[in-house]
Amino acid sequence: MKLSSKGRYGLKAMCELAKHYGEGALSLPYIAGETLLSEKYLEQLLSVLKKDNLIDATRGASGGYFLKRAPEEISVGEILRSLENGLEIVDCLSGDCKNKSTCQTYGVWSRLYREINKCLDGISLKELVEGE
Amino acid sequence: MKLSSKGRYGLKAMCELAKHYGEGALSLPYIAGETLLSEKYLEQLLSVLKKDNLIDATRGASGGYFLKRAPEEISVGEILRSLENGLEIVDCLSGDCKNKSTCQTYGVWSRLYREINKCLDGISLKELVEGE
DNA sequence: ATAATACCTAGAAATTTGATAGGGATTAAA
DNA sequence: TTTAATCCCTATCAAATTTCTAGGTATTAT
Repeated sequence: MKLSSKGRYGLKAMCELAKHYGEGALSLPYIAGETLLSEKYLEQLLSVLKKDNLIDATRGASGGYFLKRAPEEISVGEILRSLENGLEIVDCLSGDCKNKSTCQTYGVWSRLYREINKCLDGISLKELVEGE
Repeated sequence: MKLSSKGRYGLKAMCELAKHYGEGALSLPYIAGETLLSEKYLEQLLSVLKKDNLIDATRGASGGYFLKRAPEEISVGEILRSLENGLEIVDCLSGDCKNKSTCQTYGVWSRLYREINKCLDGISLKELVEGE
């Protein structure tokens, strides 16, 4: 049960954006340089974050990406749910499992899912960049 | 961040063993039949669980698998850590990450790791088969 | 003896992940 | 008004991992 690099990389990028919150947009090459990630791969992650309304972008020369809300109002949970396409650790949590009532293990996944989200929703981007 | 089928299947098999705890050994074909899993694949999962001392087996005709401890003394956490080869959601939690001190995201993974384990260690096999 | 079983290892098949590539649209600035 | 820097979009490849299959060996109750 590993987090994919999408989640890890994307969160790093979000930290970078948070660090410069209020200073205008950061370009893709800049973010890639700071985080040491491939531009083209990172671009795809940023497009997901944008689709989910966590960041926004301006196009054209001197354009770039920026947070859509203040760092203290964005949780790590939101970011990871966006990048990982949900944090459901088993499929039956997303689709509605029709064996829910008889399944002996369903309760485990649902409890764990709740705990994971509670934990991650309790951490804001601001905490990360300010070192708690 | 999905649990692999090893975890899901293996936990189901453990439930089956728990349901018949004290009644002697269950054969692989029997367990596979009850859980609707491939015998050969399940066999590999059981061998992992055995290596980690959660179950034991007797060989030869009328042999089979059985829990090494009572269902109330085996936690879901133990089972999943065995099958998933640890529940570290990122690699830097297992190996020692040398950037630990400067990494902005390390704290997130370590908090989440603690929560996941706490949650799963708090659920026993007995709870599962007795429906809480 | 025999048949039912666990044990072991190799590898095929399928899926997912991580990354690359190239071109199009937009826009600030020279 | 041109240019260069940027975001945007989509297709595809390579590598890794996961899931599953196959075939044989060792053991033991009957």
